[in-house]
Amino acid sequence: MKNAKEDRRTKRTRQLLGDALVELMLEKRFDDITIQDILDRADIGRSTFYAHYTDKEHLLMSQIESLIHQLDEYTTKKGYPHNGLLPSLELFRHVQQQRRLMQAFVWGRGAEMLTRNFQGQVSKVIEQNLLSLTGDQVDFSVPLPVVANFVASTFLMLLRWWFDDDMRHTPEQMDEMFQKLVMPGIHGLVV
Amino acid sequence: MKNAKEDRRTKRTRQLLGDALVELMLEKRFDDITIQDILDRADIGRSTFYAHYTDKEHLLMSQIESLIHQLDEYTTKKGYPHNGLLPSLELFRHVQQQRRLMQAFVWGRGAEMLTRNFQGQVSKVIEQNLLSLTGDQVDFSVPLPVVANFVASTFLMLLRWWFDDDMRHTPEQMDEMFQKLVMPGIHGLVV
DNA sequence: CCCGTAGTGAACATCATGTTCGATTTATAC
DNA sequence: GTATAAATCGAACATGATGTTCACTACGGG
Repeated sequence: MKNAKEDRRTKRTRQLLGDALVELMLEKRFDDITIQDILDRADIGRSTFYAHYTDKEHLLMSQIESLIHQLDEYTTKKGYPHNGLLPSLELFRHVQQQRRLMQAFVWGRGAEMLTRNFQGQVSKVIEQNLLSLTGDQVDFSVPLPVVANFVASTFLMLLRWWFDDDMRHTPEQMDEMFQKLVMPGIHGLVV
Repeated sequence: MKNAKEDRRTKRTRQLLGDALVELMLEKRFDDITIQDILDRADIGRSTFYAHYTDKEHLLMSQIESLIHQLDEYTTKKGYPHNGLLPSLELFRHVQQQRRLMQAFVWGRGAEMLTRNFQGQVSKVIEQNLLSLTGDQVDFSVPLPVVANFVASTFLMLLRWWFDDDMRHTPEQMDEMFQKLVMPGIHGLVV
């Protein structure tokens, strides 16, 4: 049921280019990566690159989209929010599995795109869950979008710290931190 | 008592270049700004730029340092932390005054440098204040650096949202949000 | 097996970067 | 004020990345 019947070759090319970019992003900053670097690493011709993507940024964006898509699928496949706001434990676990892939995106330019995209996704979930959580007794002196951003930004902060600390902690421990930091503030808003 | 007696001309040049960069950053993304853009805007010769800075990045970093320095001075001059963790209200007020300048740095490449630098500064204050706050009864299942990052990242998140919302709220309201979101989580860690 | 689509690589124009240097302006010290 | 040292100017240049084009080749789907 795919409307886009992809040639085996194009799929392969995109895969190679994407992988090459991710690998390079683990070695140096996105802005220091040249298109030629990607070409060499992927062993793909120059003109082929431009047949698929307009930009370095375009390639990056496509990678992030597929990442978000993965996270989306992973979390909606499973049951759902354990604590009612965000399936954080599931997410921490999935991130651990996809360590290398994720690590390329928590800092630098990728982080910005990821942040915006991720916060957007999370916001919807949170805003709904928060409202249906305990009736309508919510303290609106803190606007809902702020609450959503609060949850998302704390989660991303924890991811960054986790990576920088060489992932010495377990997903369960990370989730515990997340709960302890975020939930009290949230519950304080609900009467 | 300045060991660096600066020539009037160099000061002027640096000022012009810095101002030009900030202005441009309010118009477009840092990465899309070309050195020639800065030169034209500042009306400064090409070779002069390279006599002062090695890079676009170098110039950016110097701007951020001076920004941090400003914040530092501003907050240490005043009394000090109103809530014991961060002089947040003072900071929100100062940010409001320096709106244009700050706005150039909360997103994009500037944000990354600002985040690292800012979180570093904040961390020290917080780690000390938290320990001396109520003796030593602290829940260390959430490491202190994480707590520090939690406070800093929430603060920066609020700044971003504030700007994106066209600064419709007062510094007092922003501080209220900050307190309501952050403090419960912090207090939960202290027995 | 054949056709069409995708990938190749070399050549090219363009643009930003960073360097150099002699000429010129300007701050500061005397 | 004038001399001296330092800063700015601006044009020219080498370099390297970007993005486009095109004739040729290779491969996948039917």
